[in-house]
Amino acid sequence: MSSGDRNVRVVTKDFVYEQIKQKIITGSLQPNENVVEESLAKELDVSRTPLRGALQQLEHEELLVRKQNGRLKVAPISATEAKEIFMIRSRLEGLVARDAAERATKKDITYLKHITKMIEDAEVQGIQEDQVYFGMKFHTYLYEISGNKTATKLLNLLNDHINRYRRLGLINRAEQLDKNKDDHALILDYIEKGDLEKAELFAQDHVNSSMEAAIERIKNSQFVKQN
Amino acid sequence: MSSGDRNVRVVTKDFVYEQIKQKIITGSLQPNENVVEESLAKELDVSRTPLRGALQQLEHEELLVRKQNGRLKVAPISATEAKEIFMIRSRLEGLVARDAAERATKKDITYLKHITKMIEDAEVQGIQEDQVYFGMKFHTYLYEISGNKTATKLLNLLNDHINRYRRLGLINRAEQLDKNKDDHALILDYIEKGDLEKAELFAQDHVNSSMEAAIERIKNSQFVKQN
DNA sequence: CTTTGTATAATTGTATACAGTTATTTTGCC
DNA sequence: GGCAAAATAACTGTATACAATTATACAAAG
Repeated sequence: MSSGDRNVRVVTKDFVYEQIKQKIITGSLQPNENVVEESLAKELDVSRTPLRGALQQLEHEELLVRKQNGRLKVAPISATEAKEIFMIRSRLEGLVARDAAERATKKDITYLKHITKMIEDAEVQGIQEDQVYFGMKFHTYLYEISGNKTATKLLNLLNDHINRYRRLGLINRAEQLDKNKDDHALILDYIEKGDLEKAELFAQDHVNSSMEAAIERIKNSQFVKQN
Repeated sequence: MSSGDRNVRVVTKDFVYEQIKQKIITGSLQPNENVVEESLAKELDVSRTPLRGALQQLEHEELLVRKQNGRLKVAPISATEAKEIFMIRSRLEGLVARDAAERATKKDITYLKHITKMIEDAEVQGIQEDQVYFGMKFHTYLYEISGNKTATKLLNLLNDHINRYRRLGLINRAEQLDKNKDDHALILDYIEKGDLEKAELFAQDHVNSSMEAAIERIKNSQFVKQN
């Protein structure tokens, strides 16, 4: 593909990277499925060079793993790994909430209250789609006001993995939303008060609460070897 | 370089990756220094292809950063980033200590006690070299018994950055060792008792305690723009 | 002297050919 | 038919040539 095919300056590698990542997250490339450079290159209409760049990056993020023989496959699903990811995510969400509590302006608080209201409205009206959407928005806005770029980057990496589990049907919306009802309001309350410790603690618990049920589901999924 | 130059099966890319990483960490490649593919390729006697693989990986780890014009430079030093890294590391060290507390066997405890003793001995005899060595050993052994591969991987990435700050003289040994005297023994104590919460909490504090002084030093370093 | 445009050089991005390795199939033997 | 060895195919690793982009040097105009 000549790079001139797209008007803005986006290198082919990054373009291809996004496409493959989406394939993995959506399950179009399934866990453990083999990935062959030339086939993928042909499918995406690029040469092997930029493709390999994209694959290396995905390997580094562990959405792809390299086998002993040097060949790539889509990373397997495992309850153990999922739990690790959830636990780490909870700590990072906590840290970001702490930083947010330290830096949030009145405007930020107002906006967060708005989002919280949207979540509650969606809940009352039973529109899960919106509940999930605004729930995510709440978190990503915390990332933003925290100013913590390193944590944000790591969280985005972890969230890619979690989204894969979600898209594969291994994390239920009910599980995700069940206990969360008032969590956002509570976290926001401590952020507004500037109580760093409590903001961190409750943001951490918030993530943890949704975890256990999901882990069980993953253990019993078709993707995990049932001995 | 023909790959046959080394007997075992190690791909050139990984070999080159390690070399460049060390150059960055030791300061042989300084912060903000430009990195040119062809020059480095010639210097390391490889073609651009495996070199680019290594560079991409380092870029992903943010030891290298890409400028607007597509060229690479060694990542700058910043007190803000250093603080982020320390904060995140403290949470992950805490998490790993928690997992370790959950899984440690009697053998593990014995070995950890041995390391703790070594640290104390080195301290009494004033051999800082050994103090640092066994201090690291204590942590990496916790990683091991935690079994938490995801956290371990992230910690290793963070530690590369921290080691760069150290090697550049921006983190002092005194700062590192000052308050730590009894920390290891304390953490170990809670691990032995199987007190997950306290193990996590104190491992977290342990990292935090060494941070503030280092941040100040970095702020005033030659590498950071002094406005 | 500065500025602007143009030619040149330096550098990165991409495609492709070939070498080396691993997997698969075929062949020959018992 | 079953097995081992050899041949073949599939795939990844590396080198290199060329295209596209960006930086630099230089000259002419104001």
